[in-house]
Amino acid sequence: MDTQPLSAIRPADLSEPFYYLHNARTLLNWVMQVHPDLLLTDEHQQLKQLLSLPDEAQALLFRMVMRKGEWFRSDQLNYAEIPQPTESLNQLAQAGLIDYSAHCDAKTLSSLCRKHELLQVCQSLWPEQSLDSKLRKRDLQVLLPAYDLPAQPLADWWPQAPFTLLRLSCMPLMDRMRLMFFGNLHQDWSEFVLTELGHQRYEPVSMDTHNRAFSQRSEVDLYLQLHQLRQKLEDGNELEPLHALLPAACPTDWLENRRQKLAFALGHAVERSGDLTTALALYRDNPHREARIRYLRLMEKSATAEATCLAAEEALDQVSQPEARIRIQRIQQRSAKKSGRPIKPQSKTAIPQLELTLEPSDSLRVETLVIDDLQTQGWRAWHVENQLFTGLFALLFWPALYAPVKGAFFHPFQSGPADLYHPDFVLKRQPLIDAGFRQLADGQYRTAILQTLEQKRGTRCSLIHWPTLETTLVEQVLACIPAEHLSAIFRHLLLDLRHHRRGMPDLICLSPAHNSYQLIEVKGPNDRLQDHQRLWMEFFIDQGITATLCQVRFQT
DNA sequence: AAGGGCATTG
DNA sequence: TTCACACCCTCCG
DNA sequence: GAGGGTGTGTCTCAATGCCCTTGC
Ligand SMILES: [Mn+2]
Ligand SMILES: [Mn+2]
Repeated sequence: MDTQPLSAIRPADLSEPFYYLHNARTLLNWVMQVHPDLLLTDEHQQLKQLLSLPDEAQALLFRMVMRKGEWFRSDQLNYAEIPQPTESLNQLAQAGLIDYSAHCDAKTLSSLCRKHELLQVCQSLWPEQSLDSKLRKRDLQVLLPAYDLPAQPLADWWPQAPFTLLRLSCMPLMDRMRLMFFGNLHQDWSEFVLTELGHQRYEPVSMDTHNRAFSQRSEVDLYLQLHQLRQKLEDGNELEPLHALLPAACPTDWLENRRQKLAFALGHAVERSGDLTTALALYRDNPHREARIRYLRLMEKSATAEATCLAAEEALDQVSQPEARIRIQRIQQRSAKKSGRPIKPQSKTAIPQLELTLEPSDSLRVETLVIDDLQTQGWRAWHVENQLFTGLFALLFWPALYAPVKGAFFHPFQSGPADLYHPDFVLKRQPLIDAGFRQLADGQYRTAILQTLEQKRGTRCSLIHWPTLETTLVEQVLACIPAEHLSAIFRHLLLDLRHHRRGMPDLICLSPAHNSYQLIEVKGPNDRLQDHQRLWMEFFIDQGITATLCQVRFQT
């Protein structure tokens, strides 16, 4: 068994035939060392047993774990480094890690068999029926489950089958280990090899054993439960039983957030199915932004205007996000008007508009057409949307983003700190954040940004889309945009990274010759400014930054 | 026979 | 296997 | 104008090979 020090989670050398096994064991060992108290005795036992099997058997197991699904055919397990797969399988079965005699349902079987095999299965099940071999496999895959036969061993489906089937019974444990390692279920075992191959790069951050994604087993359980629930929701299961499966409040903020998000999604589905009462129940007391708004919208439709108006007022007392406030205020406006006591609408900041009439194009996006048009007027325009300012922000504050803050990093494949969107993100890195703004003040920010750009290009970062950040773009931007503007923009970003990283204008237009720039949001004939886009435009105008809304009409 | 879709691989 | 954005529809005053 | 739903592109690695479909 590998007993590497904790600091050495390193992908295995690819010249090693068992490289993937080494990677898998690195993951398992890390979890066993960092989370021993979150594993049941039974699970410890299972892992110990697995790790005491011969390498070939372990390797075969992980070959399957890393492949799709949990069902496998014995004839599709041929690997050069595993010369006796049958023997390995027997050892795995002995250890209870795989199930040889599991009952297989029609759907599973039909996806495991090839078309000509599927025909044979049907023939052997219903010898009297003659099936046209011109049927498409898709049709057979519908046909077989339609008979509603119970799950049964392969031998009962197809006695003459030229292979056997097996199911990984350790999959729940493997998923749990993966979850405890990554802190999520969307990253998988391939992270290791992709990193070793150089297809992806992560910023190294020093970690100690205190850094772990979960502190209690119940948290892991809750994550898994929420994940399964979301899965069922997406699969279109009956909504009623799902509602009953929603766990009560979660012990940690991030899990509670996930729970509320799911409650909202569930509520939304229920609402669309027509059950407004359940929807209201799921939205009520849900601090999730969309939930609050849906709640008020439902009130607006079903309750009195007075009650809605009051509820909206109440919500406004609790909500500070500008975007949410705007939408709540609209509801308040409408209800107030409806109840006969209209509120004077807030005066909106006027946004400079530019009307352009262009030739329509079926291959080019409207933004590109505007860029071309601006070029004839001496502007060099780039379609950057959110990526420019969030990118510059990340480049300047790179040391803060990847500071080894407690709890922010717990495995080597993170594209950003776990608390990136938490309200106290800044507080936990105050000195480094201050340092970034100091560089903006003393002029060092340009070299800092350009250096990080070259040094880190390609390194995964939650705030950076590298292809957008061409060096010439960044150089010109740094030449044209004054530091005070960048400073104001970055401070605004930091107010609410999650929400403020959205809604920035489509184009930045640079005129290096005149050291000037402007921002342009392009709107085609069928598009309008969204709330968060308007908020950014207002912000820029407040700051004295030129921002224009460009309305495009098409020549007929 | 050709090409799309996909799973697998390092 | 998301997320941000654009596009398209309906309804309303 | 506003709310709502849906579609689209995406930096979710690139190369390979199997299976299936379609067309000749
Ligand atoms: Mn845009
Ligand atoms: Mn636009």
